[in-house]
Parts: sequence; structure tokens; C-alpha cells
Amino acid sequence: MRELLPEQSRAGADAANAALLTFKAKTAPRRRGYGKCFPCELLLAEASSEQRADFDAVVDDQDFGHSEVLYRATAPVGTVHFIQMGAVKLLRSGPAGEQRIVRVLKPGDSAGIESVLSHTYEHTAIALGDVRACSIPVALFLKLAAGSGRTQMWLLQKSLTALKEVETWLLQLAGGSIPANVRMARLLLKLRANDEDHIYRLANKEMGDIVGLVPETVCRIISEFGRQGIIAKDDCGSIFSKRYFRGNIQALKKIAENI
Amino acid sequence: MRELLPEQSRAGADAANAALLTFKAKTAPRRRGYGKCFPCELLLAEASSEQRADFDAVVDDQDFGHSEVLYRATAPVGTVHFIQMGAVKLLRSGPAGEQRIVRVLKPGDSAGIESVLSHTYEHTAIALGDVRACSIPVALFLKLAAGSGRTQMWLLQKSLTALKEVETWLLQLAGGSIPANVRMARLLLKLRANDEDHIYRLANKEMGDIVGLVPETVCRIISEFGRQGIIAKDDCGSIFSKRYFRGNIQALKKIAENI
DNA sequence: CGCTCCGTTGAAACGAATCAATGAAGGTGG
DNA sequence: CCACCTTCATTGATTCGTTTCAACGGAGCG
Repeated sequence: MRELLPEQSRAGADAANAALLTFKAKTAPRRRGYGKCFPCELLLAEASSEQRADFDAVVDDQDFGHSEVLYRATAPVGTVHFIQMGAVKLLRSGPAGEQRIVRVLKPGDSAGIESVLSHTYEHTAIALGDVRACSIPVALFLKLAAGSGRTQMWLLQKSLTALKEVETWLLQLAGGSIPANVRMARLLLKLRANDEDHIYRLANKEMGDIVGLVPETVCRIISEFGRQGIIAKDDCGSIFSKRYFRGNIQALKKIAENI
Repeated sequence: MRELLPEQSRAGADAANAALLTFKAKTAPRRRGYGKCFPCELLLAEASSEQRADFDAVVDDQDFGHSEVLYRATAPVGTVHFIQMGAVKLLRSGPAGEQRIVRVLKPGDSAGIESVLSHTYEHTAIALGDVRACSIPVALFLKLAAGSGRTQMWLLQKSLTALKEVETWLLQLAGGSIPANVRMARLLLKLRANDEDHIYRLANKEMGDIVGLVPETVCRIISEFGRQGIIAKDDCGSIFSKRYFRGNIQALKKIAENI
């Protein structure tokens, strides 16, 4: 289980990642232009030409598979990531071993910005499904960001948006006398993909780690929703095999309102 | 109960506040120099002399009494506040009427910065005890902030710190299979005043609104802590009359660890 | 093929919410 | 200054929901 790799294997994994990055930088086709990644565009808008050269030499896209670790909490900050595709869960762990998913990053979000405050990562970041991210060494990122007012403003907006999101989770998803099925309905609505009736499907334990429930309880509630015809496991072959639910959004909203 | 003033009385209250502010600007002794409020210092560091004059004409300190409302959620953003003294609770309300304290601001924190994203307040802000805040009209704040890179950086740091704080609340204080007495012990530790054994005392319902418990349960746990000699109501006369607990920090930490 | 991990379901125990009643405190008006 | 009223703190008895413990089946993987 990659999420719980023991500490001693981390150095090896990091070295492997570094090697992979180097390899890719030399052999893989480079991104064309800077427009592909909005944050990079911002970072470079006010940069000098030699900074652009620096940038071009080390920054590239990076792909991660399902449940692959982008970085680990308490590790020194190495790179800042801008999510371009897929979703990433941010895990925070407490001293007593408790664990909770505090955010889910989607395309346009950034990971590792806590480097502005500290030299170690705050979370463990793990890919949900296939992920593509633009990865920038933290030193370069900080240097470019310091010279770009627009980037700072963008970061501030992103941070405030994240703050709002977490506060909403705290209000709507966290325990506190709100029945478990209501919290689950709200979570499913938040995990909606696009504007259709597809709902991104996480493992029972993962959903439990968000709403504060035990996996068994999550399973019971999901099963009950299924019995009521509110959601169905979307096993329609293809790549969607088991990564999605198909849900009755209106019915879920009804439950989420909690009468 | 001032927190639940009906809507129709708000306009009157706002007008009264505006009148008070004007009055104070004309008659009350002004703050001496800009050094008194760090954020103001930052805002003005790169400002022109006429901007300073503008600033000096409208910005001043404002005092709030216990349970007084600084601003109300969904109201248009009028002023941004920098807390100089006391504590302020930020309440977020959901569509189903659920309510939760999502943050507690302390000196050095800012309130109303969501104005960067939106034109309405995100929270209802209510004073806990006596509060002194530096109040700046949002238009002036945005104008000055746009021209001050250091202010933007400071705001980013503040926002990231708040984000970290809320995530920690989500992890340690929100429901999720963590026993109620452990969550309460953690809350009491977070409400510690200074480095002593004084603990800021909120109403039972307020503490419940943070950890997601019903007031009765909060009372039972506090009573139990009292019976165990872990905390005592600090009724030692003076102004501290009933605003503080006196607690055995080590014992609380023991409980907070949850074995 | 056997291993482990995850999903699923059942029965029982526990903890917190609810309902209800009393007492203390603060504010208002006579 | 006292009586009244509203709000909050406190405690008990009961109910309800979620956790816990346990067992089984299936999927993925070495």
C-alpha cells in the first residue's frame, strides 16, 4: 500500500522521482510554449529572459498514477505543483494518528504553496486516479513569485478560495449533530464530475476520512442510497469501470438539505 | 440578543455606526503615527502623501463590546478590520440553518479580507469580550493593497496561516470518531490565554458550535473536568470574573492525546 | 494458488442527542 | 430597590445513531 510506505523507503522513492524527472527532461517531448499552464504564464510574465531559460531547463509536466504520492507531510519542500488534470487528495495527520482528508485539489489548483510559510510540506498529497501536474522547484518558484505581483495576487485568491472551501467542509461535512446520510449526500454532491450525473467514486475509507465516518458506516449509507435508487455503481465498462457513481442529483440535494 | 437582530434593524445599526465613526473622527483623539497598527504601516509604506492624507481622514480605531456584531454574512463589504485587542469569532451559516464557528481571530489577524474575492462578507463576525480593531473602508484598502507588494505578501501569509488553522480544526476538533471529551480538551488548549494556565471561557453553546456538540454535552464534559480537578472556574473577582477557566494544562494535554 | 486488502452485512455495545425540569444570572420596568 | 422575565447552566432519564467486533466473499497480485 503506497500510502503507508515506511519512512526508510522515502529517500529511495525521492531519488527515483528525481531520476525520472531528469530523464523526462532530456527525452520526453517538452511542453510547447508557456500558455499551457496558467500559473507558469503568470510567473514568467514579468521575468527576465535568462530566468525564462532557467525555467525552461527544469520545469516540466509530471504524471502520477492512482494512489501515487506527490509528496509527503513533514518532508522538506522540493517542488510546487500546479494540477492540470485529475484530482489530488491532501491528507493531514495528527499526533494521535488520526487522519483526515482536508482538501481535494482539482485542475487549476496548486499544491505545496505552504512553502511560502515553511520549509516542510503540511500535507501528504496523493493522486486520485491519473494526474498531470506542472512541477516547479520551490527555489525557482519563490524567486519568480517574489518578482511578480500578479502571481502574488493569484496566490492570494487561490488561498482565500481554499480557505472558503475548507470552512464549508467544516460546516457541512464535519460531524456535529448532522446525520451521517446527510453528510454523505453533501459529499457526493461535491464529488460530482462536470455538470452531469457522474460522481467521482472514492474508496469507502477515503470518503469516511472526509466526513468523519468509519468505512462500515459509509458502506451502509451507500448501500441504502443504492437500494433507494438514488445512486448506482457505474460499471459501464470502459475506463470509468469503477471510478464513478451515477446519481440522482435532485434526490441527493433533497437529502443534503436535511429537511 | 444582539446576534440575532432581525434584518430590518440592520440599516439603522449601520447608520448609527457610521455616525459614530464620523463623530469619533472629529472629536476623539486620533491615533499617534502609523506604527500602532502593523497592517496600516505596511499599507502606507509605499503610498503617496495624498493617499496618506486620505487614509488619515477616514481610518481610525473602533471599539466593540461583548457579543457586538462587527459585520454580518451576506452584507456588502464595507470595512476591513485589523484586530488589535481581544478576540472575534467568525460564524458561518449553512442553508439548512446549521451554524458553526469556523475561526477565532486574535490580535494581528484581519477580518473581511474575503473582499478580495467577493463584494459580500463570508461570515458574521462577533466580538468575544472587549475588542479594539482598526477599521478601513474596503475601497481604500483595496486601492492601497494593490500598490503594495509587501501588503500582498503579508495577506498571503495570513491567509495561508488561517488555512492551516482551519485544517487543524477540521482534523482535531471536528467529529469523526474522536470522543467528545478529547475534542473538548483540545479546544480548551487552543483557547489558552498567554502561556499561563488561563483559558478563555466561551459560552457552552459557542464551544459546542466549534467542536460540533450540543450545549448539554459540553456542560457535562466541563463539569466532569471540574470534578476531576482538571479545570476550575476562575471566579477570582476582578475583570476576569467569568471570562476564564483555570486549567491543568498537562492533564488537558494528556486527554487531548487520546491515549 | 494463496495471499492480502477492500467491500459488505449482521449483532451488540456505547456514546451523544433529545426531552424535560430546575436553578442561577442579568436585564427591564414598575 | 424589588419583582419579573428571559437567557443560560446544570443535571437526569431515555432514545437513537454510529461505532465496534466479527465473519464472509470477491478482486487484485505475487
